[in-house]
Amino acid sequence: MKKEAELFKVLGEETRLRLVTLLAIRGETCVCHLAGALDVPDFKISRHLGVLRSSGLVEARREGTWMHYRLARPKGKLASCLQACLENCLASNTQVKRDLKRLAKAQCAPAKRS
Amino acid sequence: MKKEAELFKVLGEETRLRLVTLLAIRGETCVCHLAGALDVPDFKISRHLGVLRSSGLVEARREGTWMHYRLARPKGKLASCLQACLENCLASNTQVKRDLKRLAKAQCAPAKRS
DNA sequence: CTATAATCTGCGTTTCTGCGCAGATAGCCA
DNA sequence: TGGCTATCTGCGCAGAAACGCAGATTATAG
Repeated sequence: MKKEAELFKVLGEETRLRLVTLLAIRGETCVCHLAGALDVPDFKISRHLGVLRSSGLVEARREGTWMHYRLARPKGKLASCLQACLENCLASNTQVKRDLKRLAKAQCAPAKRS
Repeated sequence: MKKEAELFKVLGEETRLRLVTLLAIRGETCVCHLAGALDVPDFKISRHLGVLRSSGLVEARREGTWMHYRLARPKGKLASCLQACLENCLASNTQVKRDLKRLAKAQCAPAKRS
């Protein structure tokens, strides 16, 4: 049960929830685009992606300097159930729609630490 | 998005996850039976039920000295999706099965503080 | 009113988590 | 090699959350 609770806990943080939702909807995306979309400093995004990654929810692929993150193929019934939840229930969320909009017009090098 | 994350966070604690899962499967149950089923001191159960309650996930009904808790009718798409997840994915969990077994033979006044 | 049972709560303590900053890495190109 | 960009990480701090205990509540029964 510990592992299952861990899954929920990882999703129980707003920034992370926004991240996975975006990845669920838009698919593979690089860190700086995500930082731009969420309007959150890149190091913070990176930390949270690290957490998501070590929970097995997302995977990463390196391409030169860029890191591309995507949802991992769900490991187990609960994980796939939850991924479905994200797509079905959160795609219409106001915040998510805003994030998606920003993501759409994202160029690289946004949201630098001033 | 804050409210949605809050839902996940509330479920992201093992004791609480076990509690809601039990309630999802067995329906309305009183605190002392839950304490017995989980083998966790009653005041701890009570605290977590309080958290679940103020998140809107469970409701309570008083009957004399006893408090009976049950899953609340889900408020919103995400909540009902998550409740479905619990029933579909966690019913077969080892820990949950153990809890159910203990719940089945529960008398009142178990797991007192020594 | 008293005693007892079931449940809840206040409090002090400890543990966990997220944050921001500054610096570290890693890859690319001249 | 040196410089630049994208990303990650170590550290210290501050707030949140869980815990255990003891005592408070609430209700029932005698």
